[in-house]
Amino acid sequence: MKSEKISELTTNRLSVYLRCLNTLAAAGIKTISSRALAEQFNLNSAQIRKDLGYFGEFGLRGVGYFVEELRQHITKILGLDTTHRVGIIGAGNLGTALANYNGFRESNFEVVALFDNDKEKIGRRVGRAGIMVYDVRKVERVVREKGIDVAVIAVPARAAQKVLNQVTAAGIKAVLNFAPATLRARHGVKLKTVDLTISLESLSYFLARPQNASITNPRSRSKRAVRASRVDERLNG
Amino acid sequence: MKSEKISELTTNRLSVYLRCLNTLAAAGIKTISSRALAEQFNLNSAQIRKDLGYFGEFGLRGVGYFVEELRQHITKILGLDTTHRVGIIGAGNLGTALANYNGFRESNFEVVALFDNDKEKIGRRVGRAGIMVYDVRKVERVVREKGIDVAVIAVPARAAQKVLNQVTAAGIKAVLNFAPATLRARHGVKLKTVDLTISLESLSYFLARPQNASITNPRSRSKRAVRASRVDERLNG
DNA sequence: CTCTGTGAAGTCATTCACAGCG
DNA sequence: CGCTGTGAATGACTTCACAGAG
Repeated sequence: MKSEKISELTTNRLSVYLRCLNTLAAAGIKTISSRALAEQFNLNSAQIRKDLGYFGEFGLRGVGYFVEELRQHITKILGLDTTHRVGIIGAGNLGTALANYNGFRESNFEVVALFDNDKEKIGRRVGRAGIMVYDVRKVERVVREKGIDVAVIAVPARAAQKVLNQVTAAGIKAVLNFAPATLRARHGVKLKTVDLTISLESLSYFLARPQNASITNPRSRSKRAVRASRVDERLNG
Repeated sequence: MKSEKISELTTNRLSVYLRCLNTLAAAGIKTISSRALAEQFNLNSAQIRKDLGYFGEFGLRGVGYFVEELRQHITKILGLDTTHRVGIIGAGNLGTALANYNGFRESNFEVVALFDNDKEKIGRRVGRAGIMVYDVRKVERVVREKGIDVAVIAVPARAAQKVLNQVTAAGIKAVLNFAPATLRARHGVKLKTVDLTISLESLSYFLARPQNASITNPRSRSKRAVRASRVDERLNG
């Protein structure tokens, strides 16, 4: 453990490792080497060892890592041992789809409120879980009352910056934004944007250039066995 | 124009520039300098000049770039001057939310089919646009008949790899995956994964470490005016 | 004088390669 | 032996800094 600054690329990969370890644990596998783990998502084994090395020495030389133990370590590192409470702003298609999304649960996130500015929607309950839709102007109070610590922005781009300001004013420190807009968060607030427009346009770029089979440089296909096209561009999710 | 390999980071930024140029054009602004553009998303102006430099010389020294002209260039570079036809596999919450999503339209993408394996859903029409839900086993035929060139995977993680195999077998070369799974695409197929789990867990990591106000190194806050927390981690969307 | 285009420098990330533990 | 942990080497991306066009 050497208290360096950790890159987000590293934390993203930790998520991936954790997911894999959960599967391995469920399959009853007890230990795994960095090499074997790396092969799961064609990644360099040194990368995995380095990533883990930022947080401690979890492995046993000659053996590898104990699956269950490492699983618990990463869970703790990622702060997934405590539940996070999520408020979704925007009760449109996307907002309600997210409210119904099971993936939240599996990472110990719980959606506890929706917000909207549409009078028709306010006061209703939505989705399987019957999550209440609140007036967006009441964010501050609901955040306090429900202990919300993560906001999800699912409103049109033009409203997104205003919503971000509102939720940060309410004390939220972590925001996942789906609006295709470049937002500015004040210092101390973690903003992650999932921008479908960018993703799509990047696919379009690729389609416009069939010759570039893989965008990244082709010369680096060295002696090593031909990799499947580089897994998920780089886990930027 | 020097036919180098272009990083995906560059193409992602081109999307962002384009979005901004569209706004500027709509506002009747005629020219913009790399500096002014850079300030919109606190980014270094040299970055923008470099990004554009890969594709040609679009600027005029002493002036900057002509908004309308640059807009058209980038549109062309990203292949957004031709319409792409999208098939969404998985007609659940997310799939139908995406089918209703307007953002596709704005980037010249058109959702023309949904696919599912649930007999209840197959044959129905979904959402405002009334998009037909087909049997997923008929992907190959529908792809051909409707000229689909982009697939969106919106199925549970355990089914995702199989679906990816099906759509690539049908000749699709560009896939946007929403399943939280590490997929392997065969060479020549561009796969982009939008992984909510990773995004959420990365927020969780941040929340677990309030001291790390911004994860990335704090020392580099140089003489330059304090930036708002680095815009959107790095446009990985 | 302003602003582009671009080599050169700097910073950050990944991979190599190996000492050394179990 | 095999496999971790980690400096050193490589590679990728960003920023600097400036020559030169307009």
